[in-house]
Amino acid sequence: MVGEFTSSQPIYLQLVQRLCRQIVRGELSPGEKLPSMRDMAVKVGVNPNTIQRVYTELERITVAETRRGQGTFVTSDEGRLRELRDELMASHVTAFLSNIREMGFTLEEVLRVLQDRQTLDLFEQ
Amino acid sequence: MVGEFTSSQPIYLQLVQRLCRQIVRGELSPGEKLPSMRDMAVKVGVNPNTIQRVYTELERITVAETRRGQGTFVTSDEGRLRELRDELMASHVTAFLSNIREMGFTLEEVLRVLQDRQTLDLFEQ
Amino acid sequence: MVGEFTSSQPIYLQLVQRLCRQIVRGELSPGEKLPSMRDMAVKVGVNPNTIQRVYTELERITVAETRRGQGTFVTSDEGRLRELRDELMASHVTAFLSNIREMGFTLEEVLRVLQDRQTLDLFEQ
Amino acid sequence: MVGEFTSSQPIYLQLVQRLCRQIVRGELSPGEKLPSMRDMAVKVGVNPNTIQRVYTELERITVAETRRGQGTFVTSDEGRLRELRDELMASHVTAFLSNIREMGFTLEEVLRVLQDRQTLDLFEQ
DNA sequence: GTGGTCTAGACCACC
DNA sequence: GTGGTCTAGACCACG
Repeated sequence: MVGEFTSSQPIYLQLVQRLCRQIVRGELSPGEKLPSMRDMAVKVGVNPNTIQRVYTELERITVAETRRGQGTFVTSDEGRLRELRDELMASHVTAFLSNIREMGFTLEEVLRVLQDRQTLDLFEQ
Repeated sequence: MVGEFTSSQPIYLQLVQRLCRQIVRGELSPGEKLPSMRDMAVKVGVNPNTIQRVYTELERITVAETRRGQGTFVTSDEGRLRELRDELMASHVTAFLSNIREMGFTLEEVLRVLQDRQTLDLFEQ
Repeated sequence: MVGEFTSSQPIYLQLVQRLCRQIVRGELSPGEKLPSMRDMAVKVGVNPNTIQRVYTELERITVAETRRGQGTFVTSDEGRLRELRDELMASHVTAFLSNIREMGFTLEEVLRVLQDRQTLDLFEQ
Repeated sequence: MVGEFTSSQPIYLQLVQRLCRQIVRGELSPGEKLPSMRDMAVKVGVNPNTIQRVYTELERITVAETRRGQGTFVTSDEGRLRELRDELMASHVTAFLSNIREMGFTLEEVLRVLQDRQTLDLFEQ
């Protein structure tokens, strides 16, 4: 788990996204305790301060909450988690569509390409 | 045209993308002369150094070429431009699909959302 | 009664203030016995250590006293309680005025706002 | 300007508030450039990282904006600044009233005290 | 020059 | 034990 941060994006944001993904995929349950900042830091091979930033950001977007002296927990508000799932989905779709349209592609073209890929995937699997 | 670069992405990359889009959409024709670095800098309200980077990058990806003393021109190689169009499309689709899958969504779900949006757009227009 | 301590202020101070308020409002009478530390801890859902600090602090400001083997009691010195009431009032007023002035508001402005609120409240009630 | 941070509140928040006050009082004008993080750090005698946090927070509450490579500026949105003024006023008033009421004082009592202080101040000045 | 990120390591208050 | 703050100093991309 060390040295895997290649993208130009800041490590702390990559970690935020990774955790969000894990939550959305259900690998982390509502209310579940995240590792302590020190443990998490060791686990992913970064400085505790960086994890601090990650947890702060998760709190800011109300996806986790920290209880003093106890640790940081995935929010137990399941509605918020469904919301998160929708937000992530929507933001990706919106960004994708806007990119695509700005390049002058029509939605039909794109749907055709996507469906082709789907067919391909069926054979590959 | 000033102060509109808010994203965390470097301004010069935002400009590269914008120019690629304009080329792909046909707003800039093959072989067309781009504004001088100085003019472009004034036009978009950034430092000339930034435009310098933009043109260098466009050259690196063989989408534009600089002729000394004459200026910078969109490549006149139309094959390259078709290629660019396909590359951009493919990279966006690939990135989108990988994002979506990482979050545990299936392609079917996504297609459904995309089709919903399409329907919506018909009403909005 | 769990997880309601969100402010950045220490939980034990929040509890001290809450108890002072209850005393000043007369919800707790002079000489009245407070719940045992253990009971109080269960009641408000915090660690007994935290309640220990709360009672110690109440003792320090001579608002409660602990009798070994008997428990902790609101002071029966009614003069002290009137004093407490005045102290709290004064400290809030002083802090408020100093905040307001630092921001460059005049007392007149503030009084106007306060009186508006009062009028509003009459309608809301 | 060194060693003046006494309160139990974090330095970075004290600085955020100080800057907000200066903006609300008009000591800092809309659009005005703040000192660079390094300069400000020297000026107030703290580490640049601490100032970084201050500026980030000011940006988060849309009271300042940073332009890459240029510096951090008070927002030039004057509407936002009026809003800020009102927000600060309102938050102090609300907190004050809620404190006061929780202790069982009536608004009338408080207004009387405030007006007394005002009269006093007239003599003191 | 500017801000942004990261590390290393310290100290603190709180639970 | 936990998270929160702060320092010192480094490196980077950007304008």
